[in-house]
Amino acid sequence: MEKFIDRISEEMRRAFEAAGYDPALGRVTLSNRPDLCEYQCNGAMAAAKKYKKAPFAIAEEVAGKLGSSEIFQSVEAVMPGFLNLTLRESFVLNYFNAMMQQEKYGVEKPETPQTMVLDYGGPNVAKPLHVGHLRPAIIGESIKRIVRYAGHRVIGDVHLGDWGLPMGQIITELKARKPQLCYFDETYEGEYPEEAPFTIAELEEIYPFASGKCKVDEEYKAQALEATAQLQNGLRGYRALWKQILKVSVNDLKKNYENLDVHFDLWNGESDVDDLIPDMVRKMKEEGHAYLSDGALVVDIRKETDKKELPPCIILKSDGAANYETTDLATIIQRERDYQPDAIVYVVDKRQELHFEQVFRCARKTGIVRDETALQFIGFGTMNGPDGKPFKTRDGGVLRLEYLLKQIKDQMYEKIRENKELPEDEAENTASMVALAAVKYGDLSNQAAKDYIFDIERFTSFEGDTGPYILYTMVRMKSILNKYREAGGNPDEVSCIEPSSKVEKELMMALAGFNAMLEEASEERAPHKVCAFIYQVANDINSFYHAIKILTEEDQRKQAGYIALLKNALRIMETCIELLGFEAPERM
RNA sequence: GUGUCCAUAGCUCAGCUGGAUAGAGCAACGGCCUUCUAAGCCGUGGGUCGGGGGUUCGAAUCCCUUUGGGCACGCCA
Repeated sequence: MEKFIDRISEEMRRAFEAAGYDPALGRVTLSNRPDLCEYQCNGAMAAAKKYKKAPFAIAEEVAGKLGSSEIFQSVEAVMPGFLNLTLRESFVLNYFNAMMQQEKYGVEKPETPQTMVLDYGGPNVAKPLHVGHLRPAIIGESIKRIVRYAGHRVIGDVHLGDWGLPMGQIITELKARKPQLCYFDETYEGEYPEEAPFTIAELEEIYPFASGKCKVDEEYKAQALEATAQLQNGLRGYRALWKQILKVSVNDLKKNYENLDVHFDLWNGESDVDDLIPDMVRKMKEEGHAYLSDGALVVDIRKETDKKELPPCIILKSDGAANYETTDLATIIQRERDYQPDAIVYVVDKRQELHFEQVFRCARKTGIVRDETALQFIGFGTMNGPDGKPFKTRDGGVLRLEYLLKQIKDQMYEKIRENKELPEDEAENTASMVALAAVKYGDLSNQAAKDYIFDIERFTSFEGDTGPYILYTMVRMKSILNKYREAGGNPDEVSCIEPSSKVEKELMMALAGFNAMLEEASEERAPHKVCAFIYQVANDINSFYHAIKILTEEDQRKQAGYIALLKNALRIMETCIELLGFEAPERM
């Protein structure tokens, strides 16, 4: 359905045309002087030069063509040449009703739906999720939901770090600790046990231990490298053991992502593309792209237009092993093969931008990606603590994600208990929901690319522009709707009426911007636009809430209209928070 | 050093792709709970948009320059 602002602009364009000017000048925008008008058009000032006429005169002429408009209640030409616009209530109501009848509230199916592979998450096997994994999970998940809502196919891939030296290190350490395991018996020919020989807790202890030991013990490191090579060469016992590491680890990761309400379609990892590498490398050599430089096999990716000399993309290290670039390139091959996507989008720490620039260029140059496949890097900033430095625990370590979330949830729980008498399990559940909203909204309301300050105090105080504020607004709406039902009313059977107050009209106009907002958020991959929208709506609802007492309204028709507006606003809000990746409780 | 991103109220951030008096939230101050949840609402104070040039009728926004910061810069991911 046509966007609200476009329909208004359309009317204005006709007026410009009727007055003899370029219709393109009729673009209407939201007023930046809400005290003067609701919408504005600045086209007359842009026209002044072109038509060598005073802007005010042009504005007056155009205004004159709109005297009997069904859209504008008033069109006022104002010095130096603004057109100040106020809409007819009937127009606002009609648009709003039409929009609410549509399945996606006015969001249209795209003419050509695209397929997008979204690479986010990027956790490592055998390591717990820590605060550093929070941003990609939250941002990626929200982008996935937004772009999907806009009508595209999105395939979310967690892209595990499950290959390479860390795996060798774990195997080496396991061998040292439990040499009797059948995985280390080279003469063993039977089936390997189904049960893993370690728990996730052990695994999480073993990996940092082994990794630390490698740094100080040369011989140990040699063993780990050897084990890595044997694993990659397919040694049966090691492969079986690695699968156990993967299984235990992925189960735990799934549980943790589940708690964040983050869901991946694919649990692929670096290991999945291992067998694509030899062919890829051979081809790159044959086609003359790859050559040896300082012992490493590289592809030159410089361009004439570069301001800076870019280092080549290293395909194989001088010891012949694959690295990060190699697996990322092979992963592109895999994705092209399996999905022929229109875009592959990476939600990754922005410090990796150069790496991805190299990979993208290399992929283009060597032809492993089709020309029509877009490769996009969405870099997010660092999550800093209140001191502006990277977020750390008091003793300087990395904070596990579970602990962070637990801490916030506990504070939410206290707050809920202060406010409200709720059964124990409901209080627990609500605390989780509000905590998640606090964290996600806190992150998403900032632009992803910027660093941001993660201040637990601020997030848990939840006043103002926060997730809990949004939820609180929704809870109050639900409460009214419930009371209306208890009194025998049915919110599903009432419909909106022409707004008779400023608060109603503003709320409706804000909601009418939903489809335009969503399209923009999807195209720009910008969840913070959804946050800005929903915050505006929440503000309008709260103003409405205070200005109008709905349940005590005696005029039945009016009351029904209020209820309908509230119900519809709630539907939009629920859609929005779903796009952000959280939910609202019934009470809080 | 080179490249790149950033700089907006005391603090944390917006700013719809060039428009009127630059907006929110915290913090400060003043009002509003016998009426739908005060995690709320209404109001006050607080800014030469880092500095300097330029383009334009018009710049926080575009260009140049300068200062201060973050980050990245060949075999770690």
